[in-house]
Amino acid sequence: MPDKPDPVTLQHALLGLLARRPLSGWEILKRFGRSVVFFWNAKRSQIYSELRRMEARGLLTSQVTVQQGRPNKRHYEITAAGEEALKGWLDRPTAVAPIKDEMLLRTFYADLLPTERAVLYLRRHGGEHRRVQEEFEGIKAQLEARHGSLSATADDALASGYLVLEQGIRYERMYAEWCEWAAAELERRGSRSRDANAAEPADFIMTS
Amino acid sequence: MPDKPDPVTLQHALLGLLARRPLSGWEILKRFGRSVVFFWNAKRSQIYSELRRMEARGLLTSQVTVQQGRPNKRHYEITAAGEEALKGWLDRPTAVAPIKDEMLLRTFYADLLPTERAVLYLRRHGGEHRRVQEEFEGIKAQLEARHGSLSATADDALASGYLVLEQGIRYERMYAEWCEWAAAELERRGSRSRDANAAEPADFIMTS
DNA sequence: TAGCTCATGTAAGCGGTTACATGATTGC
DNA sequence: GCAATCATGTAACCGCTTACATGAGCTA
Repeated sequence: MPDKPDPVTLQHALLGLLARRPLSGWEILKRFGRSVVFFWNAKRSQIYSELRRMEARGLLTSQVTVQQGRPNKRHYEITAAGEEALKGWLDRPTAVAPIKDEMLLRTFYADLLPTERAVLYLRRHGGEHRRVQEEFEGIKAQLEARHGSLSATADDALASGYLVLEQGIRYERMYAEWCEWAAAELERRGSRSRDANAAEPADFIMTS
Repeated sequence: MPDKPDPVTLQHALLGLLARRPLSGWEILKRFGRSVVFFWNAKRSQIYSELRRMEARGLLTSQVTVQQGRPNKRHYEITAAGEEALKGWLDRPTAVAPIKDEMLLRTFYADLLPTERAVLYLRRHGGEHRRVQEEFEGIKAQLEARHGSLSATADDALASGYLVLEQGIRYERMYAEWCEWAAAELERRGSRSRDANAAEPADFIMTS
């Protein structure tokens, strides 16, 4: 039994939130949607059902508050088993994640599209990344104003958040810059005619 | 009928390969594994079954070559419908993809781990990205030696490949640098005691 | 003799998305 | 009057992963 590491799922994201304090499903949803979702995407329906599954596995316990005029509220708390699962997961190295990026796939086949179109889509996409970058920078500025900068704060959870936020900013900047660069490169090459008597095009194969 | 855009799947990656020339399943597998897989990850079993599904949908046709001493080979060719599907997909803007990154999730909860451990894992992860970056740079150098640089080549398919490869290099560099930066930041903060009488930690919430 | 290349498949299961379902309260 | 907030679920579907299955020929 070479104990297989549990696959990463939403589970650990939720355990992490509940490790800080007990929360209701609804509160989890709100916090998730304002922080975790930026680097670990998940939908409402999945979060609710994952919480139930985790309770069934003994990672969480829940109790219901009866309310009138609105649905009952379910409060979740992490168990000892849940904390152990979380720490066990945290305290292991992370493999580099395989990439799945639609924009790169499209760009790889950009030669099948008229140059102007490919350039248009690259610029548009770059613009979106630029906007996200600026949004993240705005959030960073707000957080710094309210809670102090990374080097100033004594709050370790806040500091972790800053680290991740910084990655977001760098990622979006890198992506926006690449889009602009690639669009310019394509433009510079121009709409060269698909030369019928050109040499057999080399297959783009990265490793021999 | 607000014609829903087909979800992006492996399909388009395969159509793109077959748009350049007819290939057998095995050849697709090889080429895929040496180019596309770096930005659109997929497994062998999925590729084989996706090819059959696409044939059933009329995007491809196939014919079998009988071989002795080894299994028969199946040759695929893109159909007119397949080419239309590919061009239709290519000629639409791409939405920014939601992110799902285990390393960021772990870093977000890094405060639940002793500082030295978090630093260790960040450095290790950064090293892996650095290695991938260097691998990509090596591939770029080889390609340039064999086929000419991006600005020198007349081969548009090769040029598209260079664009994507460049993104890979920038991505890996950005990631490696961020890991090193984050590790240094955590180290600089030091292993401060989890201060029991510290103020209630601020929830890290990015948007108000 | 061990491992790589060639060459294809099937089946179970799971993580995740989309859509369906309900409905009072509060604020503009 | 309209939208957002509060507050939970279920069900169908599907893309993808993992594991199972086979087997000859070639090279170190």
